[in-house]
Amino acid sequence: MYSEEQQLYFSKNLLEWYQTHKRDLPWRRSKNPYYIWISEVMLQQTRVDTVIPYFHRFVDQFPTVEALATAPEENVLKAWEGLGYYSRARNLQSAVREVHERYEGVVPQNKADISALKGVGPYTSGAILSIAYNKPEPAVDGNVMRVLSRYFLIEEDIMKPSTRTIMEKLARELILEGTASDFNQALMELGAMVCTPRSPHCLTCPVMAHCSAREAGMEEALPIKKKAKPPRPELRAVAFVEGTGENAGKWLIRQRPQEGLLARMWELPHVEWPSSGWQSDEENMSELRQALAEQELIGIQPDEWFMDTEHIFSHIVWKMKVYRAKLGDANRQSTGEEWIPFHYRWVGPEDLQNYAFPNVFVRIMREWQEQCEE
DNA sequence: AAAGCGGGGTG
DNA sequence: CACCCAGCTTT
Repeated sequence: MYSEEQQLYFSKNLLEWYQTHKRDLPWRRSKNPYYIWISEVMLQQTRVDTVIPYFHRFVDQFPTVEALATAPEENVLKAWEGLGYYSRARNLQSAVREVHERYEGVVPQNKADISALKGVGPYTSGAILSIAYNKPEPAVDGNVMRVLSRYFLIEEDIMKPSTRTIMEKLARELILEGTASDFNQALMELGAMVCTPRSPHCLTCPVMAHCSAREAGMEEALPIKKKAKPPRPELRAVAFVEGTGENAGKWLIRQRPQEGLLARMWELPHVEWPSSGWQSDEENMSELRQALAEQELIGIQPDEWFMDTEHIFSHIVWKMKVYRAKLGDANRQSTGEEWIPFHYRWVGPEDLQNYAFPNVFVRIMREWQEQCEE
């Protein structure tokens, strides 16, 4: 399909370039398959600069397959706090437990076994097999598709699953005997450092001379990519509940459901708001009290607007209003209607290290602490 | 094939 | 502000 000369030039020059230009990244300092695995899962949808501190902390806390396999899940989730896509953490631990129990702690070295592990798809299996074990398997991520689509001028939509299959076949052909580990890393490194999304740095590219997109003046138009749908808006009203009496200085938090969005993470109590929109603060607070009661959180009394904030997921945008609220002894004694379900907890600032929160709630709690210091 | 699933960055 | 980065699982 593509000329053998163009392919061979690409593989040889890319490998040579990588030897002198590769970054010194923490997960490149060993070939420990377990460490490579952790890094690859963290790097899914996440940039290198973000991952580095998480990687250090994670391997420090869970240095071996056994350590991660036997750790409490909440500790793993806490170590993942802020990285996003938390099913990655739960799947990783589940898969590491399987490696611990079924494979005596040795990460499988064949495509079928490693691909059967939770959270290990075509990219991650190829990355581990090639980088850690030097197996000639392709590892096609977004960087690789961008580089290949340009160098070979491939105009298929890279969002289509069928395009990845084409890319994998091509990437497999490009691996020269015995070079899988370095070549796959070189391919991704080129995409990250030179053949970047917006304005590729062609003049420093080691394979510019035979790049088809460059020859055609197409490098900025590739890869072809269908646009994602914009996130749908959701209104959310949050109750920042400050304790009184024996709970003075503490806040009320709760754990999210076992499945779905932000599964098993902790959060401030809140309700989804009708899309018809906000009313006055007075009306909002009254509505919030009733809505929380319908969630069986009875006796909450919002009393003051605190802040507005927004949290953007890939598919939803939460537009949030946060209200201060009380649930105190006075309330309990006068009404006798207070009831807090078991998955709620009173925590102080010193307890936060024991719970994993989505970033949006970390931001709200940090804002509250800053205002307290004033 | 499409949707669900977080959190960042840049111009 | 609009725009960009994106792999695995489930439906």
